[in-house]
Amino acid sequence: MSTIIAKREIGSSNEEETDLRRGPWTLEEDSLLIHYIARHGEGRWNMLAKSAGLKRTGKSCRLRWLNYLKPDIKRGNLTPQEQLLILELHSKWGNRWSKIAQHLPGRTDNEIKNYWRTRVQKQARQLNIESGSKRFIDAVKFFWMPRLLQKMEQSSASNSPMIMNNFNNHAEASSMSTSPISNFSNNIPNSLSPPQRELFMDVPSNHHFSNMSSPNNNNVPPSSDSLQFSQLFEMSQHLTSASPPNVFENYNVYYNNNPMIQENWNNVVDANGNNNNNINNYGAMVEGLSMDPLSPMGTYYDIPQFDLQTCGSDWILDNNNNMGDTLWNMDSM
DNA sequence: AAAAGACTCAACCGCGGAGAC
DNA sequence: CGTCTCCGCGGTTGAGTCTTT
Repeated sequence: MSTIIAKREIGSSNEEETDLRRGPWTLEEDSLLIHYIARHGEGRWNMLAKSAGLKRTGKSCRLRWLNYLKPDIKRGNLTPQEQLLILELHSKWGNRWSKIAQHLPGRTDNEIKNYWRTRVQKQARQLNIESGSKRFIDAVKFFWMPRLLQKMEQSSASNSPMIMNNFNNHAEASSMSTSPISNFSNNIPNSLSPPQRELFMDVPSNHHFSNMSSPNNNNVPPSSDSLQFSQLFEMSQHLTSASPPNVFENYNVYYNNNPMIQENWNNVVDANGNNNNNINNYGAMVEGLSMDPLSPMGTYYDIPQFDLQTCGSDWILDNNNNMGDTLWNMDSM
């Protein structure tokens, strides 16, 4: 139920007291707004509000239209693809919600903002990670994003085994997949270690597909929800004949001296030196790859070491968490 | 079944930029 | 150049809904 309040029109030259409605919109108000915009178009919101006979501010009308009434608004939960895109774009642009929303057709900045606050930041709070901190960004990049890719894999090939649930099964699993994403996974050279494979999946925003006949072969990001993934697929096709060292033509990956980190990812050891195929120790220096859009290329990006143990399909145990072992619920993303 | 807590998301607020005057 | 007005953005709120106890 909307409340009617007496409100001064702040900043207006016409500063008479005006009855303005606030709160939820009624069907009648929605109808008025829709029909007025159908006849006269959107814009000039203050005038529109008066002309349409709405006792609302222009701002309120604009918000209602853009976030709810506009015909091309998408309804329903964000798909894993959309979530992944949000994570990726947020890593580049931060809280530029409207800019991010431009790349998710049918999704509003408000919806994306709400998703970020209710899902992503909630996870960060539960993990006692400061949102926006380096650790937080690392978590997004190295756990949530791969997990979303896994979900996409599952949804696109429901009968295909999880590709990224267990890195040791990576090659076997991907060989059974048939989707474009799966093909993409197939084409990542098997010689790459699991973290390298994940890094390979991360194409920087300024990556130029100069050798490909991609329609997106320019600096302007495509504005469809297939953004990046079609490019990634094309990139994978392009690289099928590339020898492994060329795969990271834009990145140089250096593994640190941690004796726990071994080249053979099928035989990694845990923090106690025991063989445990369920534990992955990550640690690398990646040249030219940064989550910070302001940091210059060529700087070193220090990927922290994580000591992780998979605990079922949607949970990961972080043994390195300072606050004690923490379960990361990947499914709540 | 009811109360409490958690969660979602539509809507509001304040601010800053742009343009008109 | 200063002021006014509108617009759009990001941050925040709170009512309604869902889940847990």
